[in-house]
Amino acid sequence: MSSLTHPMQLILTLVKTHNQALKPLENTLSVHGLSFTEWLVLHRLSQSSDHTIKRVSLADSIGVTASGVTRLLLPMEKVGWVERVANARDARVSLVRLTHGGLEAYQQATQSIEYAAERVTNMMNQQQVEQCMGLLSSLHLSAIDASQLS
Amino acid sequence: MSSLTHPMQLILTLVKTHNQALKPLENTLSVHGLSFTEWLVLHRLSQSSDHTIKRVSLADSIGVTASGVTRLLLPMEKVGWVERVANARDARVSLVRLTHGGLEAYQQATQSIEYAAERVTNMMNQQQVEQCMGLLSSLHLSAIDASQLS
DNA sequence: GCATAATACTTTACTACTCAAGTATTATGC
DNA sequence: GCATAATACTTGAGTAGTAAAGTATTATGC
Repeated sequence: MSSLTHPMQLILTLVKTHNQALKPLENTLSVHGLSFTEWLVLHRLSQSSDHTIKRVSLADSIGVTASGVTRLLLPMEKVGWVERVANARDARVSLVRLTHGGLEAYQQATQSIEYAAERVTNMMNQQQVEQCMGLLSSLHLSAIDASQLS
Repeated sequence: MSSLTHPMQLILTLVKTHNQALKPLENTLSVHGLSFTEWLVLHRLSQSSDHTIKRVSLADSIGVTASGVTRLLLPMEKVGWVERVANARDARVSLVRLTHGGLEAYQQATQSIEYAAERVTNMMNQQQVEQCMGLLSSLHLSAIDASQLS
């Protein structure tokens, strides 16, 4: 019926699962006035030393472009979750720092999203969750590898 | 360091893998003048009886809204890959049919995307691919379940 | 030290959607 | 059979990004 190769079937499953799994998490975050990408920003900042990071590094680690970060941070600065910090050594770079308010928003949103993530994985036991993570990681590495060839 | 729950770590891995894995496939398809979503349309049509399907069913099966389908099909009709077919019994519905040209485009693009998918999974053996698919499917089912609660 | 290149952004124009409202048609209850 | 609701779309307005070009600053080769 399908007649697609197994790797291609895996991709289709990956895409469908991604879309389905993300929806409830985004709904949960929207209560906190946060998009998933914004939560990623707060998460990344929360684990940086000094809660501060270069904008390009942030872009890289959350998987958006530099211009994406510019647009993403604008409203977050206005709300006061993050602030702009200049770099004395290099006037080109401007750092982003998580504010106290931003950390609090992150901690509250994280409680909600983790609970939602638990509901979304309710049919899996912990071993399956870890196994799935491992398999996805090796797929992830292959993908990086493959994209460098083309 | 991360201090996130395992389910949440799985979600992060899922998102990252999804984005990384899709890029090479989209690059491959772009050679054929096709986006990934458009390939999904052709794929879905190719496995429908008579190569024909209702627009809402199509929307559902590829994971976009009805209005998304309208916008998606417009250029595909112009290029001649699909055509609009009226339904005699119900004037509300308009069906989409894969044309001969559309089928040819699909078959060629599928050869490329399947090859790309193989490269993207080159670090996994067939057993791992199938296992990963199975785990993602159970995650998928949980997600549907969870979204119905909220 | 000075031209050229590279880096770190920002801005402009675009794409690919979404949601909500609008239109047309068919189904349902009484 | 006629009002009300439901269904199947389409359209208008908005969102979340991208890619390419622009600006400012720093690094590199000679």
